[in-house]
Amino acid sequence: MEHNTMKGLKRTNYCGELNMKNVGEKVVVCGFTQRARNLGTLQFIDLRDRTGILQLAFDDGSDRELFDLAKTVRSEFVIMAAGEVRERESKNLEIPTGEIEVYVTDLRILSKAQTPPFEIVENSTVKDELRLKYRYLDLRRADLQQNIIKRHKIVKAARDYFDKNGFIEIETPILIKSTPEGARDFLVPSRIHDGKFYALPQSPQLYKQLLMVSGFDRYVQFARCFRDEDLRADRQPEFTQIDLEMSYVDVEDVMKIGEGFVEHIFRECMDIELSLPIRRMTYKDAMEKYGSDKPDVRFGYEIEDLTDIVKDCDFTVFSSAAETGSVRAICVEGGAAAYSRKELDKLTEQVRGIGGRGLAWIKITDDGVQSTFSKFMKEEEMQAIVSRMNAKNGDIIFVVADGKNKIVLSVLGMLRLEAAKKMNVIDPNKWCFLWITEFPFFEWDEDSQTYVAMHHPFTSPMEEDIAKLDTDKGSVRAKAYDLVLNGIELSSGSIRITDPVLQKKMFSALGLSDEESYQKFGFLTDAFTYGAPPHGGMGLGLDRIIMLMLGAESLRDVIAFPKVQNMMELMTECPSEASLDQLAELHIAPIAKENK
RNA sequence: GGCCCGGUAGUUCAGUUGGUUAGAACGCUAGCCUGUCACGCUAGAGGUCGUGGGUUCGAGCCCCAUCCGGGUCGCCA
Repeated sequence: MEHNTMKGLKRTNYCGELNMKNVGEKVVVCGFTQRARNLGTLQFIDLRDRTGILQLAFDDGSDRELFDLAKTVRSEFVIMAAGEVRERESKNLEIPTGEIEVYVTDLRILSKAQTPPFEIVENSTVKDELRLKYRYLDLRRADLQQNIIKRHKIVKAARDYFDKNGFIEIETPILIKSTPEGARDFLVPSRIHDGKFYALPQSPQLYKQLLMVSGFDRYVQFARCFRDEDLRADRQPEFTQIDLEMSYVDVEDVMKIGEGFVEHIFRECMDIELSLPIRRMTYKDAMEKYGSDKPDVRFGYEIEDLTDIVKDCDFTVFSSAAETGSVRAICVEGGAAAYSRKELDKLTEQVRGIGGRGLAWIKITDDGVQSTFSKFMKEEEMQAIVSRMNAKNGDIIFVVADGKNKIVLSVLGMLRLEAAKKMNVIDPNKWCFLWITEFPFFEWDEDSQTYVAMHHPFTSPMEEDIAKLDTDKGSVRAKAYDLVLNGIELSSGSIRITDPVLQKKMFSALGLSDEESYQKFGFLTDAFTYGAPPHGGMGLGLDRIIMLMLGAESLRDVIAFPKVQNMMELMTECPSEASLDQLAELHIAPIAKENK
């Protein structure tokens, strides 16, 4: 009998689907060897496929040759076994197939395996570096494999949702024109056109707007997007965005589709009913209460303004900050007054790290009120702060002062998150969705001393603010909305400009000359002169949604072949060098290393 | 580009003020074992302590440089 081919056998069942109902059936199963246990005259092999683990049993009573063959099976060998399902003599109630086993009558070793560099088990503690180098082995682990399978189910549910709501899925090009606004583009050299380049899309933004001009009315795409920027745990240089656009809609309509989408996938894939509508918060409120445009509202510690209390106090750090900026605070409850000097020093260091001058605090303890600045303050001023913050015994109040509001708020936003992590008050089973609305159109840029667009230049301003485009740029709000879940931005969208006159005005407000803007975006503005339905849409970060739904800590856990921090893919060692011939064909001159 | 953390056996880690032959667990190899299921028992193999330089009588440990991985700030319209 041949022992290394599938000849004569065909799989009848996956491992995980067999149970007591199958007892007595002849089956053929296959997969990887999880573990082999040899008890002398009795052997067991745990067989693993994507559905689970199944025990194969052998004894030396009947077939000596088969029994000796089974002895040679090692971890991760690929095997196929035929036999009869029978009830176990001693059951293992820890696993779903633990009541049965397959008593093997035919065993095939389809592929031997060398000892893997790490054990293929759940909850691996192996370093990412090694896991990613042998990603194909890492992906054999049940937990990671389940993540990828659940990802498939979420994508399937998403497609169903958009189909049901009248969206047409359309693919847009991957090789496109570079418009170096925003993130850095990945460039692809052209062979045919000497010195010219394609870019990989950061998003299909312009194409989807053109599809609205073409009359498709509702478009969706599961779009691969590329940004040549540094990585984070929740940022990969290539990622998937559910990109959608709708005609004849305003802000409310797009938000409704977005809400329906998360409701649908949470119901279908998590069995969770979200309560709609999703809470809304203006950008201004988010910044002033939480110090972030993507606040995590699973906990409190909201920011309060103390400027009016301290503006005339003798502590010049506060009084001078109050002149152009503000003095604000958060109150951390639940025994945070016990923070040690060391912990507070570390926080202060973090504050300095993001541009803050320092950190003042007030501890409310059994021994009364202790503070870094009480000697400068009048008793009633301290009392006013404590009562404004609603501070109780055991609480600590963090006070931040700066001549720039932006710094005060971002520092407190950071402290809020750090304190919540430290106090362990974040409930991982809570799903706090939030729409952030009324984003400012422009952001003041300190470096260039100009206003720059906070969104792409096709975002429509709110009608009531259009008049202020020339007079008061800073207060113009955009018809833009972000969807935030537990402090992570899931999606970003807007209603677009379709009026060529207004579009021109926006370009010039951003400092783009007519020639420049026409050269870059003329194909779009031209298109709008042939009849442009009003439209808007959004892009949903698919990888991030899946990461949050699965409780994963990094995008790497929901992407089959992710990249590491320096943008390499460790398994294939990409990027790699190109040959001189390839470079010559692409009109690229090699640069000697010493000239770099 | 900045800051923080890490790199010691195949893997995860320990390693005292710098001091004999660098340890443990798991894995691996071999033998024994009839109901295991993280099987058990016995024995064994396995190390350029990320790399290069320096200090020292002596470096896994101290210093400098560098590489790799993670987190984060900048950046991500």
